[in-house]
Amino acid sequence: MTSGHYTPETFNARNAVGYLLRCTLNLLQPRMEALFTDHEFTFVQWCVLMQLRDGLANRAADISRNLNHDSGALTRVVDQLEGRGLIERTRSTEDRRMVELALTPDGRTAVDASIPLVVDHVNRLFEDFSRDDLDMLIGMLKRMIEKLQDGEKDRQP
Amino acid sequence: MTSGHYTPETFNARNAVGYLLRCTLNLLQPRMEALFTDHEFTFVQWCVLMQLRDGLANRAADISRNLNHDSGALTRVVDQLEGRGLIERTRSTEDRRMVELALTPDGRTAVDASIPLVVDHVNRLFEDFSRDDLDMLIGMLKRMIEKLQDGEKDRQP
DNA sequence: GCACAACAACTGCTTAGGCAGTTATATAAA
DNA sequence: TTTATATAACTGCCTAAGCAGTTGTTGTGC
Repeated sequence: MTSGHYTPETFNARNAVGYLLRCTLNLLQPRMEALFTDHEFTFVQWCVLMQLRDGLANRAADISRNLNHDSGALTRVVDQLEGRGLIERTRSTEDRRMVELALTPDGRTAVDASIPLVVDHVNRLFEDFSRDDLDMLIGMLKRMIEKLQDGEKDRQP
Repeated sequence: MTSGHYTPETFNARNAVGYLLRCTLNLLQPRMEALFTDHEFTFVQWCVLMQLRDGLANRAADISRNLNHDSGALTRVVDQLEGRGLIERTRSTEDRRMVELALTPDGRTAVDASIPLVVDHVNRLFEDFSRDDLDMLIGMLKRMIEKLQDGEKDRQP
């Protein structure tokens, strides 16, 4: 038993990070999606488009790992985006298991158009935060993700 | 257009808070649920039990507001927990619209038993964080929740 | 060269979540 | 008192997510 910040006596729903993360995302997600009404993106669809836009991934397997999203579910998200002409699949010639994903011009236009709306919304959300606070929040989320992903490896050796 | 921390030029998937929150929760949630294997709680079920345990709410409407979880879905979560004998419903005599929820002794035992496991897991997750970092993270999540809930009111006047 | 595990993408099935209602009760206004 | 409005809990319906596979492809050890 590691000694640490929480103890069984002091731990409660008010200061539980997982609980607070859930509350935050449950509030934030529908408000994000409300920004995309013109394009009718779900939050997950938007995340996929953003990954392709910013070069974080170009294959479904990488996207599902980055988002920690079920790979079966992601196939269907890609189906939808492809069906709407926003991304395109290309079977890789080097490794025929892989399908390379890319934004179409329409997809690029759509996701680019979402950026100012998102930026404005997030800026209003963080208007009471200092620049340092926001950087620290982003940094801590990244550290948590890294730590959790490291732990994930131990579970499937 | 408010000026703020993000600009359309610098905004990308690597520093998008919503995206990072989603990743974190998608990693954290299944690992939490793995801790509850003995009791077979989902994360949402556990959140409901915690709210009752710590006195944050004793009615379905309050719980769904606190968690920002759909009230219809919550009815079914309560059904499950009641069916397993972990909580009980009592129709309020003061206001007969309301159903008061309470942990049964079994429910209390089950949720209490989860606490040391959760505390240990969260402490390991935050072992590289200083006490100040963790407090700041919790504080910032609470500020985000408050801000988002305030904005929610404006949308349904 | 051949069996084998590892992997990417995908499919079918089951469950949970989100949305639009319905019913019953309470409060406020006319 | 009657009407209108708000709220709590709940229900039915539909879509998305999570899980356990299947198929096809690559690389490794024998």
